[in-house]
Amino acid sequence: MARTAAPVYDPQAIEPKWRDAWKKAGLFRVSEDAGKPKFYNLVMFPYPSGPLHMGHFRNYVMGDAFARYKVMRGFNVLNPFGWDAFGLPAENAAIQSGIPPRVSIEGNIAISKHELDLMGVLYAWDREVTTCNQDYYRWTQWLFLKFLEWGLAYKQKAAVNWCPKDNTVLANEQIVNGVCWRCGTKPTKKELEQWFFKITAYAQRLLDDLKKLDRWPDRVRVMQANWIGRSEGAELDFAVEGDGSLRVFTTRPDTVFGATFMVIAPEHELVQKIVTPNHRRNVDDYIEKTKGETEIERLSTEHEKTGVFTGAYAINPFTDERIPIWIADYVLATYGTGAIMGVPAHDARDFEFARKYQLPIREVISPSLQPSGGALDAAFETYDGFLVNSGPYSGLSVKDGIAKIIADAERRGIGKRMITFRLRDWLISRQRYWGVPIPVIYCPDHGIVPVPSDQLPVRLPEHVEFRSDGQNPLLHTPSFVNTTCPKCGKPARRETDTMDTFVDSSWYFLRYTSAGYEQGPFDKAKADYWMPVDQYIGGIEHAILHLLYSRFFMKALYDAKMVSVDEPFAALFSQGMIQRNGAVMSKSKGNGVVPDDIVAHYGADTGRVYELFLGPPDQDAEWNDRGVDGVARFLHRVWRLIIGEEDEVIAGAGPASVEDLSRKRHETIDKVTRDVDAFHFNTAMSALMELANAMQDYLQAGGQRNEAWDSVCRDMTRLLGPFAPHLAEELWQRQGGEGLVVFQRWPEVDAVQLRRPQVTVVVQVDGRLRDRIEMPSGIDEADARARAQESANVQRALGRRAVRRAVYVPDRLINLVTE
RNA sequence: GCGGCUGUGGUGAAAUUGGUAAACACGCUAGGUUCAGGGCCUAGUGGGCGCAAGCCCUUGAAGGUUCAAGUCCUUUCAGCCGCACCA
Repeated sequence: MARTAAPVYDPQAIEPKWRDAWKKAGLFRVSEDAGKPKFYNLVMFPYPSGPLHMGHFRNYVMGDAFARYKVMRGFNVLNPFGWDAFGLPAENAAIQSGIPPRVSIEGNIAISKHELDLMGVLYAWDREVTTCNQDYYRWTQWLFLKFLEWGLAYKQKAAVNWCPKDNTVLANEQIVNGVCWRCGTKPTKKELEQWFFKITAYAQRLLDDLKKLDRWPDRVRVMQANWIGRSEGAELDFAVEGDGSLRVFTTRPDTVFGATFMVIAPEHELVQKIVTPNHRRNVDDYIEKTKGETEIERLSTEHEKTGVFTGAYAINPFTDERIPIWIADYVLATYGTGAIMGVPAHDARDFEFARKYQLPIREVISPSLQPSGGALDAAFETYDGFLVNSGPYSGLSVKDGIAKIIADAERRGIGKRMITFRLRDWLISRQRYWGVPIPVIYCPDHGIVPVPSDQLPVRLPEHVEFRSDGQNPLLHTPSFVNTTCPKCGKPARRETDTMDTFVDSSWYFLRYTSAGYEQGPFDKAKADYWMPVDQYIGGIEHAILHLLYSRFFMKALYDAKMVSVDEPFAALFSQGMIQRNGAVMSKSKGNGVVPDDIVAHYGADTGRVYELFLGPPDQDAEWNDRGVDGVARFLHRVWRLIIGEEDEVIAGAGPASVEDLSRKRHETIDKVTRDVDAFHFNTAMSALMELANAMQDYLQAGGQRNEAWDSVCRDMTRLLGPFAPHLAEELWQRQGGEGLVVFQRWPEVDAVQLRRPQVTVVVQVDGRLRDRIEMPSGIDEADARARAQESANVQRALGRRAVRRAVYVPDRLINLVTE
């Protein structure tokens, strides 16, 4: 159709022009004092590892579309971007190729910026943050010193996870499926002096406040709750025969009468004290053996439980029985007290252990008030039961037994109620070069001395020698290591460890609110205006790591009154990944689609709309090259509908109704608005396609390009604004619109035009569809029923049966029930 | 083992939150187009029966609640993800 002299849609010809126009107009250049409601829109900043592909862009396109939408909705939108630029990949590249990290990082940033620009993805570039720049990491160091001052940073010798390939320690959160999150190597254990952040001090609040995050995906909240891992129970003291006592943690103090042995971790400090001379050899051999095991071997559920008797005995404080103390590697030194009471009848692990070593199994919880008697063939672990064989406590329910035994232990001074968390403190030291230097100095006289904050930043030397053995080059850079003590001026040594890059990303969203601020990490007034982030968008892989650390930072800063809200991200959206040929799109797999190709073949807008259309944004989706063609056809059709001049009328296409078209327009506005608010971009794109189809039907039925038509075209153009922004601008200009589309008001739904004069009412007989009848909207039940019963189809279905009652859903459905 | 999510056409998926299952798009079939093309237009496209009007079946499986179930409940199967000897 549209055989006209009108120009064809040529994306490559129009797109660059509009990108310049947005920059010139200062899109996303914002300040705090605008008389509009604020909206902080944020996508997770990337590690600049190289060219971006369309898999990455799903995130950025959604963020850009949402930011543009919020601008059109009248918000003062902060939409910043930056680079998480410290970290191992750049350092490893330097070791291999000799290119200094800063050089490769800056090159990658330039490429990425070019690609973002090409796709029409625009940010508040005047607020750009790069974590490896001194004006940023200076404040990361400053915050470290604050944490030190607040008692939230400390140094301690600990058995830590060591990645032999990356030559550095790892936080617990960075062991994923038992291997290094970055390189997949099995970590080993090392005893090292390391810096920690005391995230455990916030365990309860980090757990409680998950409830406040009602606009976060449930799965992320559940993952964080599991990671924090709160257990309620008690600590109980068991006297050690001869001397001292052994403290255990248990969630089931009600089972204490069934404790027939004790188990302590091989690393437990009491082991050497209690072991008897004739068992020492066995115990030492066992400890030696478990040291050689990797963490994964030891923590595997399939790992058969082993242990040895220490020769020592404890006294069960409730039964006064003498019970043997064992060591076994299924008890972890780092959880609870590193010791347990073995209750084989009511704990599957203890049951397995007792069977193997022929330790007594005594039933103390029964489903009824009587012991079930006989030998148990598995541990009875539920909380649904009663205490038996438990002296004065027999007959109590589990719940009452727990309360009473804790109360008695507290009264006797041999125990107390206790809550334990699985969460461990955050290990932040890294024995690597390309990171923020930890700003402390070791003085022979004064020990650990923080670098005074007016001497920040501690500069990371940028000309260092990379070593093939993977050792931190800072160790071999005398100009960095050798310094003087800030307290006494005597020669001293600088800390050569750098910080985990997750420290950098734990506060970058605050820096955006006042990038370039020189009196502190951020300007409190500006942070107060912008925070919290109203919409955060990023990958699910950060469900625990980055999102937990950032929450911890925000709470620490809140307690120090540096910020006024204690949660950083009010709403979170975790987008799914894009796959192609059955694998996640990536450079290394060679299945990436690069934006340059998409832009050259189809234009940026087609790539953008396709990424929004291809599936539910929170689920993984398969990239389909043919699907892109479908979206390209849609955008070309929109162009022809709005710019074309002659229209082919199809005979028999029915009457053209401008009222129907206008109603479809308002239905579309309504649908797109609700969908975008809910992040249902895929169905929003479908709705726009439906409107285009309706516009085409109208013209083919002989509809005129009159005033009403033009109005629909203008609304269609504005609705396309956030998603296909270049096309929308061009169409807007060609329709004689003033200014830029992105600064137009988002179309409003007209409730009057939305109303249909006629509705299609579904008629059912006994719940089965029998007819569809056009009725005037608002028809009452009696009339609707009368009309339904006139239908020949309905009469045939009814036969001789009488209608006993009808269920009427106004304007939608009537069900005639015969029985 | 514990926790969470997902099962709908040949494919990606939709379904106003209990009210027309399969919108929108890909693919396919047929036709048209002064149609070079992967362009554009029209019609068709879950399965079965029927010349037709129409009828029956269909949302992993089996039950249940309801006038009405993809949606709620119970059981079950499959796949994915998180945690995993956490006492």
